[in-house]
Amino acid sequence: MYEAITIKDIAKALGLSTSTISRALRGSHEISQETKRMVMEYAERFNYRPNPIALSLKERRSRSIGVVVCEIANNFFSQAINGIESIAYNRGYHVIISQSHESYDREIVNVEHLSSRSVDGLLVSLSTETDNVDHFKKLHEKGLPIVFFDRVTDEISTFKVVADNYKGAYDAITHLINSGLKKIAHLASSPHLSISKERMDGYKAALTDNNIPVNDSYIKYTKHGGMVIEEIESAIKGLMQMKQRPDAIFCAGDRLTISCLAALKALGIKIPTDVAVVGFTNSALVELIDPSLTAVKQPAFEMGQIATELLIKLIESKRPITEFETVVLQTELFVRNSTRMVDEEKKVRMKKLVM
Amino acid sequence: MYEAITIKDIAKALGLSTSTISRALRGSHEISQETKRMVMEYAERFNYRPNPIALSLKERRSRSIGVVVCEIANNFFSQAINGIESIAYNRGYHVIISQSHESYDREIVNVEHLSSRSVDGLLVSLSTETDNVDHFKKLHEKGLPIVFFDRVTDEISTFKVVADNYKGAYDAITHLINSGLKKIAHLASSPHLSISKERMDGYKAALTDNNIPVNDSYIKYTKHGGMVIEEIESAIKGLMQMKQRPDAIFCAGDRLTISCLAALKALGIKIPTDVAVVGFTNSALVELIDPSLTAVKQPAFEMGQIATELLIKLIESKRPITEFETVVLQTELFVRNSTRMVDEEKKVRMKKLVM
DNA sequence: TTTTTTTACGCAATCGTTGCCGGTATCGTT
DNA sequence: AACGATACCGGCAACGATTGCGTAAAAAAA
Repeated sequence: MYEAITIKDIAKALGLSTSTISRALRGSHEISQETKRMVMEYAERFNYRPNPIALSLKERRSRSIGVVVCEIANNFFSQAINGIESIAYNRGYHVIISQSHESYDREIVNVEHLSSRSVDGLLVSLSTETDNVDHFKKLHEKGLPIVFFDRVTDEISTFKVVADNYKGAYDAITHLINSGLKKIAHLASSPHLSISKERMDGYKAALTDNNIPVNDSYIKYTKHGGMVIEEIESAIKGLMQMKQRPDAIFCAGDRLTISCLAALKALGIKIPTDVAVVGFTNSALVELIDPSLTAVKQPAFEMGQIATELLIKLIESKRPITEFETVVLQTELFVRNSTRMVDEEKKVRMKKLVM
Repeated sequence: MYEAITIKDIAKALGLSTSTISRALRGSHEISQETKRMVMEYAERFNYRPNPIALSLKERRSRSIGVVVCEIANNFFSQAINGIESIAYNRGYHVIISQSHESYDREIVNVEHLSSRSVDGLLVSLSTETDNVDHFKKLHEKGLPIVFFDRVTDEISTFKVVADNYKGAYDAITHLINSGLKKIAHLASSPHLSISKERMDGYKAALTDNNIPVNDSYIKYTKHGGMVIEEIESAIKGLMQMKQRPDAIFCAGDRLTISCLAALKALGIKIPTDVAVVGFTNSALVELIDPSLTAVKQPAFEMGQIATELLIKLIESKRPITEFETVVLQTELFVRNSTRMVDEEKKVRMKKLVM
């Protein structure tokens, strides 16, 4: 099979001891220039690479960090992962990615898996289903460094990196209101998710600040965060069959947004004529959809970078860190056609009727 | 820091030797029922987990496989990775993903990185830039199991899993021709990529079989596979400024397709009125774009699964395998509005002119 | 009772690497 | 000549788990 050259092989070939080789390779001053040269040359020639497994065993660290996200097929997370990698690789860490697919059980299995693989730390964004973080608590109490990003929890005191979900939602809703819309529905993810709460608060605050009463029947929570298309379909159907049918929908997630658009299309509901849509998404494709989608975009790449920097800080810190900060990054609202020119649309329709 | 319980701790606590613990845990018949029970209970109570690093060192295998793809933010690859994971995790393997971002240099670095991390095998889809596979050859000759999928190479004799790119392209072009289109351009990835060749062959064959001469100026190669938007823009601009402007574009890749649509939109070119578009993509979003996109879809998930099964077969095989097969999976053409009703469109336009 | 077999466990080596301790030779100093 | 300092290198143990071999005691067979 695949056999790499070891320090022992070099020692045997050169008639030296393994310790000498080890020290020579690390440039120790205890080894003569001549010997060092010999060893280096030999190592170079036979392409010696220290065995990371042996090193891990010795140093009790694996130089790898585990990432737990719901899905990589989600632009927000794939961008975040790119940010994570950009930092990790520069600092000599490997990244092991695992997907929960929004399932609590799979999240537990993955975390178990990663921690038994002795990762040096964990970068976590909770799954939609997760409303109990005991599996992380246990590891955290044992001393495993963990940094949460995006979907965080109050119950564990550590570094966290999040977007300003409140403001992101507030801005989106304010934009809808300024476009003349008042009956604004909210398609939310599961209620125990941090991002859901924050976006919900932003949604409600924007309405209240504009003297629009919050209508609870306009609020639809989904348990699976858009993974189960039927769930979205029934939510949308429910909204669209109301007597006081909403004139706008605010979708609080990447997959949720896409599923919502698909459901609306399947129902033959026109955007923004029948209903305006604004979503939370990082997909570049939303510019191309029909109509182009107004969306709140999160700084996913930066979020991944910062979270990784904080995690490595935790990992490499000599003394235990007890002061933790939560970094909050700003979102950006991109206004496009799914909410634009609602009035113009109406005017056009009026004209047609008149003609 | 994070300290797990070891076999030695159990031995000390129970007044036994480590060998006895090891054997008891593995249910050896050499250990008395009574002792086994004791050990098992203790291990259970203190949540003992064998240290995978130590096992790796001893067994000279890491139970992890490396994946080298260009990008996870690409539906084809994220789906393939889901397939890879579904098999790997069941068979007790970890998956380490690395992205080349279509860069030859990063591919080399990643492969080096992975192989030094002693992965047991590699699942590879070449980057667009890669026209030299020496880095894989070296590892392959050393005995590292490698399976290629999607973007493969002739130069290394091993298992490969690919889609029937020839037929996928042939079907797509035939569909365009049947829709009354004849001036069909082809936006291809870099020419040394296996998928480019095969799709090109399918494209040409379909034209030839329908007595349409191949027009080389309708063929645009791109070096970066859609990663550099300017490249696509200039290609599209070039095509659209031709005297004999093409009436259809066939895009040979996921990112290529998206970039092409973006470029067309930026140029204000209407689909399918001005030009029809058919792409190779696995994105579910293409149903929602304006207009919905006719696309060739590859069985990405299955491809990942099969490639992983073959790789594990290679890894776990006692004697070296010398007979290699290349598994070819079928693609599927989804006809949507970006190519549909081209004739109807024209009729509608005619009517308008008449009115 | 003696011999053989079986049961049940410990010892030590191994995987690749490094840290600690120790040793030898060579040189300079007094 | 005797001593200390320095340069240079080897041996051993350790990280955690497995395994072949050895062996004591108990059980079975003679």
